[in-house]
Amino acid sequence: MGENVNPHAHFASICELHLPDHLMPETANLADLCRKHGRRLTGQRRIIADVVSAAHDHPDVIEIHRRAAAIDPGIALSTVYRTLRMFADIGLIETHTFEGGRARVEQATGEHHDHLIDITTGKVIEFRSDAIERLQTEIARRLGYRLTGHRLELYAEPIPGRASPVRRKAR
Amino acid sequence: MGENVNPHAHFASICELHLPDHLMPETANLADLCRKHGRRLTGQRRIIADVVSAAHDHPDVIEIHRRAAAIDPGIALSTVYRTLRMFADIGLIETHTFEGGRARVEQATGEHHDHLIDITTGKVIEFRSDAIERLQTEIARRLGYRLTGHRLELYAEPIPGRASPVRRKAR
DNA sequence: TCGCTTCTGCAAATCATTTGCAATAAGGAT
DNA sequence: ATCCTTATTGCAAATGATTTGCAGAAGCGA
Ligand SMILES: [Mn+2]
Ligand SMILES: [Mn+2]
Ligand SMILES: [Zn+2]
Ligand SMILES: [Zn+2]
Repeated sequence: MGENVNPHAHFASICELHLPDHLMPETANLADLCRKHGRRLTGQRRIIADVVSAAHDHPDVIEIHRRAAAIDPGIALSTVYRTLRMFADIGLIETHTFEGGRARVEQATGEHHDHLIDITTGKVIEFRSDAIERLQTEIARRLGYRLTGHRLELYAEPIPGRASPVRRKAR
Repeated sequence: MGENVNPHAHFASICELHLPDHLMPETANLADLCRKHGRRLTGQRRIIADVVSAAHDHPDVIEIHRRAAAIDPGIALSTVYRTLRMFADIGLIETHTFEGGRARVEQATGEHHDHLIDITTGKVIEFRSDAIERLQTEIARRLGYRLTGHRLELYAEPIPGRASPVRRKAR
């Protein structure tokens, strides 16, 4: 981890994390990718793309609309929905439906990870455990299946005493 | 499969399964439990309870309504919703929201387990892996949290050649 | 059986998300 | 820079799942 000024620094740095710094901020302009996929780069799409790229807190659709509207008050919620769905369709973003509520979004990084949701604050913490990933594939196999996807969400509360959960920096 | 008449036979028998037969069919009358919780045992509740107890396929609310209506055509969908929510509130059943679609229900057994969803048929297969359970607790701990709950769903397709997935019987 | 509540059926209300449509704006071609 | 075709947008209405208000119906302890 080091002098991690990386916007993805919140990505759980323990738990067998395998995201080399130079690979992490897959900041490949969402807007450009959008164009690259033959879609028109409209003003609202550019804004929504920027909002999503800048977000590192898994905002939900309403929140994204709020942030986008702060830049262009004219943007319609339906446009946000349509744009996000389009981004998801071409694989630029991922959407999650944690317990209850609206779908939450994050820019796709290519690197798979799962989430831990702090039930006291709603904060989402990312992590990756190859051990668990392997285990899931193995379980499916034993059941006679080939794993094609999965959903793993941990709901937890901070351990008191433990100064703000692990977000330890440098070393 | 085989002389396995146990309604829970579909519960993955491999994967470190820890559900001794004599403990499995937690067939403690849902209806009775309902009464025990101070609620009135109405005709429709009795029927819904029976439908849920008899189901071993994680039916969704509409399906439960369909089965209940087959017994008493007068049962309203809203009653099914209200009753299921009530059952869930007092811990008699568990509801899951697998990818897309309505909530699916199952009678609570006290024994925790996770699910593998056959993406080709929608069939739900139950399993339990203590290794994964442990790993989840450990990951949360390392992140500074105490695990209070989790959601683990495996989406997979049958491995061709492998005669109908593992549902192998006795020994 | 009586009476007090708790329930139920029905319709309307919510909530999140999608969609029809006319007006508007990309962006490749003049 | 101007056209022109066609994708995209804003708005309102539509969906789909689940909840809720309400008046009448039904539990159940006395
Ligand atoms: Mn994430
Ligand atoms: Mn189950
Ligand atoms: Zn994972
Ligand atoms: Zn589990």
